[in-house]
Amino acid sequence: MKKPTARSATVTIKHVARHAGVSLGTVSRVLNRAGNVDAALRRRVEEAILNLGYEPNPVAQSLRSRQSRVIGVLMPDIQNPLTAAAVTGLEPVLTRAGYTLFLANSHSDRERESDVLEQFKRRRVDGVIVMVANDNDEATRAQLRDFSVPLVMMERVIDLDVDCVLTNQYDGTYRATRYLLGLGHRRIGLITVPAITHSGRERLRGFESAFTDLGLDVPRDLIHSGGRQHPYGRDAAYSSLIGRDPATAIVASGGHLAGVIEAVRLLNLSVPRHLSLVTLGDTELAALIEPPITAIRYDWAATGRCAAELLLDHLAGGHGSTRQRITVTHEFIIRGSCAAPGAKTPRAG
Amino acid sequence: MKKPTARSATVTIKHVARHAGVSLGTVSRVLNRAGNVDAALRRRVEEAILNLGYEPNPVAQSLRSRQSRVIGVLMPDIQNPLTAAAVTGLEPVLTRAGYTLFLANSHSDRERESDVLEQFKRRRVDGVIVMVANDNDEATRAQLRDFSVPLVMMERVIDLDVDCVLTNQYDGTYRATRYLLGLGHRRIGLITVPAITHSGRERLRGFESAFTDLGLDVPRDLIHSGGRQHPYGRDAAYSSLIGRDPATAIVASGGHLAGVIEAVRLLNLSVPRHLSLVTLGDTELAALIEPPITAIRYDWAATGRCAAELLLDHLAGGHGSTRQRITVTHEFIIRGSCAAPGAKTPRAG
DNA sequence: TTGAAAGCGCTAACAC
DNA sequence: GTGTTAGCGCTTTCAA
Repeated sequence: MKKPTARSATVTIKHVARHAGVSLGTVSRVLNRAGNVDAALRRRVEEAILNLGYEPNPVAQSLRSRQSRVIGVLMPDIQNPLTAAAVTGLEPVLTRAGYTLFLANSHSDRERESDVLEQFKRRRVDGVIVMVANDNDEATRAQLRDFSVPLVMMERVIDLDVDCVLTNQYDGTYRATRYLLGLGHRRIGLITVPAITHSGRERLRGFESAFTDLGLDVPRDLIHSGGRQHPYGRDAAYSSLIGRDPATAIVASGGHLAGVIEAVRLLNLSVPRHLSLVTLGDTELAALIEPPITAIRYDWAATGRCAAELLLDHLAGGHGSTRQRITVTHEFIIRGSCAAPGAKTPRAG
Repeated sequence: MKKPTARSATVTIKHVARHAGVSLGTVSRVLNRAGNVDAALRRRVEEAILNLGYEPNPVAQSLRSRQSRVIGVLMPDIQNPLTAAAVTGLEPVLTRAGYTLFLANSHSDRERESDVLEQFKRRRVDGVIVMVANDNDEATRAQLRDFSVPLVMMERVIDLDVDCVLTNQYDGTYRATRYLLGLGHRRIGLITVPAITHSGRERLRGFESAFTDLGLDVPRDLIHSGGRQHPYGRDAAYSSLIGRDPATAIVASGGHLAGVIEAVRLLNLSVPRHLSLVTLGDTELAALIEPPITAIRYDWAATGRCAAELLLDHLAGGHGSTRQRITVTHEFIIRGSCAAPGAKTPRAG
């Protein structure tokens, strides 16, 4: 039943036409369900297609029709479990709709990012889903403004007419901080990514609001909004934990958690006795380490799915040119890493 | 300096030719560094390209030249940190060589895998890097045999004329098991993926050899070679740890580690007092959990890099039709999860 | 409805 | 060396 007359030479629409005794145009019409085709002819064509094992050549289709059925996906780092989850979320949505994915890693490098985007465009992708390295950057804005390919931004926001899918980092951070504040902590540290992305800025805002809403001073000396890497988390935690008036609690982004834990061990501190910990973004590590870490969880797969659906809508001409901005909410997972402050840390003055 | 005469309508090779006062062919030759072009003409063409901001259309190039400069990458699951690392390893190698990546997830589903592969082929990818779901499957073998696109297999092996890049799971598992045996353990459990992949089979072999090389009986009742998921790890560990003659040590694949730890906690066991643990494949979790887990580490990024280079070689006509089979070796990271057996487990008879 | 023909943007074979 | 020409495989007018 399969590959009945499988010939090794590529069979083209021409062969089908000849085989069915119709013209090229008719075959094309059958293929694209466009225009009305007589039932009898349609049957003949479909038979010929089956008999010859014909498969349309997407490259030729793309050249002629100016659309490729390819979506470009650009992420800072697929190794990050969160972005990996997002890709896993968006992939089946796009695939089911008949799209294939170009995937590239920018490694948060603007140059690379710019190159990839141009590459995508030249290759005539129908749409792009991107998480830019810096959504505050003028060059990025300029490139995206003139991009002229349907585009959905993930976890970034930019003053441009594009769709955005965001996780609610403001709410999450606010809630985590208020929780700690409610436990009696005042010296709370924040360790997060730089403020050059929506997530970075929103976490900062959420953290600060939690204090100011209560009429409290924000402990600015304990805010570390810098590197993205594991060592940064360690160093930031370390410096928050030593000195005159150390932090009794820390809110750290998921990517920094491992570093924070390292610092905690280095200082021989115990969680939650000496230090309470909440992580922004739930990970396997947070769930399984002892004690398990209380976490704000975001559903990244849903974010990816949402971005894909938005793009598909856009491609179908759905929302016209109305810009959508969707926010995915969080879940608060209380585990065992938080307690009221009080226990003196070993080395406290 | 940028985009001097940036016209919004796409500028084609024709425009360049007219602008430079040469023929299409000459422009093409300049573009492809093919054939000799007079220095003066070349300069004129290059100037025209710059002036017009011309960029070749890869779709047209692809249609005509029958090569796309796209590589298809198919993995069972990009969310798995190991495959994510592999992708991160192979990506820059391919990108630097001017290739763009199609990436797809098979979710270890044969049907999906087959579709993706055909999709890749129809889209005229120049090559494929794939980690098939089951390298023991006849349909898979048949598809790959007739595939007629340069292909490199990752972490799978198949009786076919294709390049393979493998991690040495035999050696790794052997070493882990011997280590435990050396500590005095005899009731050692193995928890791993099904034997439908190279990794699964090699681990089994390595485990068994470690026993038989010492003239010992293989504790077959403690071998769990089944599911791929976290719950499987938990259940397998649980059943190894209860009963008359429970395991005193377990060798578990990285993906199962979380499940094993869950079971250990459920049973209120302590590592390494009641149970020694080695993981096949190092993860963040293994490194940071308390106690840190002794691990066989494989460099997956290197594996990816290697696969990419192999494919590139192949595309360049490098190795001709000689099948390469490269094995990436392991590293043994001794941490704190192993001790001599002896401590009676709480519920032991 | 259907067929014929033009051409998407490019490469490669062939003349000159 | 360089220009001319014929397609790659398809979609899409335009007539019929």
